[in-house]
Amino acid sequence: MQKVTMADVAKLANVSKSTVSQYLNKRYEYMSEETRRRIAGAIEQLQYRPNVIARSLKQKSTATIGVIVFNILHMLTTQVLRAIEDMCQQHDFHVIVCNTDDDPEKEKKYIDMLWAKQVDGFIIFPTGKNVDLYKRMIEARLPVVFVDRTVEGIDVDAVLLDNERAVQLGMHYLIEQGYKHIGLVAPPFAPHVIPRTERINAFRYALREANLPIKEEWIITEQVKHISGRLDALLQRNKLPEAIFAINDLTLMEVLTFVKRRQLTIPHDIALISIDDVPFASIYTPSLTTIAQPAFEMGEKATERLFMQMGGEISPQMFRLAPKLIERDSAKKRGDKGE
Amino acid sequence: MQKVTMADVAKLANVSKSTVSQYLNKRYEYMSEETRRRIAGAIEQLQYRPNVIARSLKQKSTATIGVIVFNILHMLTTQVLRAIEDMCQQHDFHVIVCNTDDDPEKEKKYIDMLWAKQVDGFIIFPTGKNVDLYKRMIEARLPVVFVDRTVEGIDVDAVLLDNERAVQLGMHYLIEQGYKHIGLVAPPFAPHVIPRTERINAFRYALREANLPIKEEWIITEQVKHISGRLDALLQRNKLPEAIFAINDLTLMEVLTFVKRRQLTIPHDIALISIDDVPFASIYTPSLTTIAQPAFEMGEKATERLFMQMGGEISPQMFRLAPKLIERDSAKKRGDKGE
DNA sequence: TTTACTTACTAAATCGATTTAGTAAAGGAG
DNA sequence: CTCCTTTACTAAATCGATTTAGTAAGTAAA
Repeated sequence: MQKVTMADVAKLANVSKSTVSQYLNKRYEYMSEETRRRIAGAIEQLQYRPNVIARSLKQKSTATIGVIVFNILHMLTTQVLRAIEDMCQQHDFHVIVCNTDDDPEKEKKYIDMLWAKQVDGFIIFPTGKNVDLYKRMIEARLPVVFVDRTVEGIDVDAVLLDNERAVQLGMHYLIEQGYKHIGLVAPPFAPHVIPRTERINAFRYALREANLPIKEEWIITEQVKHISGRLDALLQRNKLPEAIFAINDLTLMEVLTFVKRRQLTIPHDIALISIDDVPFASIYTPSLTTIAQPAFEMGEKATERLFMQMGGEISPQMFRLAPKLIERDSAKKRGDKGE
Repeated sequence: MQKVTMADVAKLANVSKSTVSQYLNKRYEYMSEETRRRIAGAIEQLQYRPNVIARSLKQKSTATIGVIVFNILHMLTTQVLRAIEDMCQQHDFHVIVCNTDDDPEKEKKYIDMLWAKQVDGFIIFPTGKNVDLYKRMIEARLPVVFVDRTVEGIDVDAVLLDNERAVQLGMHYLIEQGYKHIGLVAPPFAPHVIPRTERINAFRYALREANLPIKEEWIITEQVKHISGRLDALLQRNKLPEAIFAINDLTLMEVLTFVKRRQLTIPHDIALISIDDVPFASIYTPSLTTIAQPAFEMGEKATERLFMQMGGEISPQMFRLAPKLIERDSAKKRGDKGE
């Protein structure tokens, strides 16, 4: 495979390894023009490529960060990842990506492996279940940033959506449009899944605040594959709410599946608003009103914090990034025809 | 940061570093039960984590592969990546992901950096413009697999969609459904972009084969942002084709934008079929008939070949994976109402 | 002429593992 | 009791860089 080492270059250029190393690290200060040229020539001639692993060993830095996500297939994840990669590219850093499928065992294994691999930092969408491990990372002063979720009792940088605000934005809009009977669809409640918990709580709060009824049968927190069935049941009993708030793209898809199967009309039969600005929102009929997560900014913020941590001790902070309501036609006022 | 080394473990366990190393590598053969326990205890007590970088230096393998893609935001890329990551996970390998934005400069930089970083192999969606570099990689016997595109004159493993077959599948279907006036939308023609070229050529071939007219104004190869404008122009002159073949998801989106803006009905006013099974295909109205790329299999095949290369010399091969037509309602026979 | 400083290098230690060659002790055969 | 094996280890070299301490030669000042 690769055989040319610094020693070979040194020999050919008739200098010591040290000098070659100085050259590579651009410490030209006390180096003659002549020597510099000879080394450059030797490198060119031998097609020498420094072995970064060897350097890493000595310098204790790998210019690599580990990013641990649930599932790269989720749009939010992909976008955050893209932002991270862009920023790393500017710093000549590399990104190792790991999928946990929200499985704490896999998460643990990945953290251990990346740690052993001496990555310079971690950006993690945490499962939330490896509390001891997270603590050990912090104690070891590893640079760590959490994204999307935080974990109670872990003092670490975290970049999250302002979920309360997101729900508020959507609910205020729906209420403003005149909807009073509003339901929610979400995956099953799980206390450690922060965004879910916060969104569901904020939903209840918004209804209470507006003095609207909280009907438990309209709060569907169910495995995604069962959601459209639950909606079917409501429809059969003629008990559909006027509007539905879908807390993410997956649940939105289920609602749309239901709507299509039952040949309902949005927003006439049922109005719809959701968190996550799906790529087809504007070409769907009717176009979908959504609450967009600032995915790129989340990635940028997380990376920025990580680099700050790598640059020196800073005290952990939690960042709540602002969602944005994108008004389209799926939740226009009752009686309106839409655009 | 991390300070515990093998020497510390050795000292605490009262054995030599060599013995600790044997233990870590599970070469227990001539090791007493007692020693084993002492080492295990010391490791536990010191919370020792082996430094993989040091091991890599000696063993000349990093258990890491580099994946270089145009843009992780593309669905195909994401899916291929997911498959790669899954397979690597099984082998305890890691994946470094790099975005080139289809820029040869960035590609070159990334390949150089990853090479220096001693990754054990590369999976590349090649820009196609760094021919010399690709050649040097092959000469250096680096394991390399190309995905999505190949490059003329480079003898390397490549995993591609069977583009001819994909177009044929779609075109036969359209023709079977009774469409005779068929147009195509694609990004601008570029000879090194294999899938594009092959699809456009196959489209012309399919028309010729069926004795249908090839009208150049219906073959729209245009920057994505200009596509819907071109369609507008055709509509104004009342010259729209009966059916449109969109060669990928991006162009499909443009057609859908146009259709929505002009309030046309699919498939009545215009039938539609596309390569790439977009996630909203089945919930769109009408549901969209698509030709799905076997993205996961592509990722799996690429990784499989990469591991084969890493296992020993094999001769390069090109793999053409089969697309799959998913019939829905956007291109049902003229006169039919759809489901 | 001596001392001091600058310039242009180099030798050797170091990073933290793996690995090879070797050794000491114990057990068994003759 | 010697010789050979087997067992259970260890010392030292190695991977390919970086880095520190040091040196030799040349120049300048006193």
